[in-house]
Amino acid sequence: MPWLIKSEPDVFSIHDLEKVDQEPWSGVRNYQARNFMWRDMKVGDLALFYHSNAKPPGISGVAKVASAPYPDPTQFEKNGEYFDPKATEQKPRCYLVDFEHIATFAELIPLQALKDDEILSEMTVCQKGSRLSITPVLKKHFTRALKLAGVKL
DNA sequence: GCCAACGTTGGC
DNA sequence: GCCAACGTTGGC
Repeated sequence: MPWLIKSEPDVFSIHDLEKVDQEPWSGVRNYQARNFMWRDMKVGDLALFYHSNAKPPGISGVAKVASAPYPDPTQFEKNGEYFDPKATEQKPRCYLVDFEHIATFAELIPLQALKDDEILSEMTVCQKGSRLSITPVLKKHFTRALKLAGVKL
């Protein structure tokens, strides 16, 4: 199943992903998003990489799920931002997967272009008030986005 | 910087 | 288990 993952480019952009081998997708606090990583993501799944809180926001590239889910180490870091006192090594509360870089679009597809597109405007990320940082994407939307970006995988 | 939308927390 | 208060996200 294809996905859409959001990241603030000031924090971690598609270019940052390009520079690293694999990136653990840590720090996701929303339960629904965690469950997607824990239950539903499979190694090899592709994801649209979305830049949020950017000027302009939009899809900047493609990433791939590069690991099976494993406990998010940041939940055990006592003084870390994502420390969860209720999590134990035996019973972690948060799982994550690694992502690897697949493609960087020559030009970002701005959110406005997604909204203007008959097909892509159905995507969750286009809905008003959509805050979920990981969402499933229909195959037809994924394909359409690649086409708009002029990317062939 | 504003604010609408949404998720989470905690008192009851 | 309800719901008001609060915090966060994220587009504009």
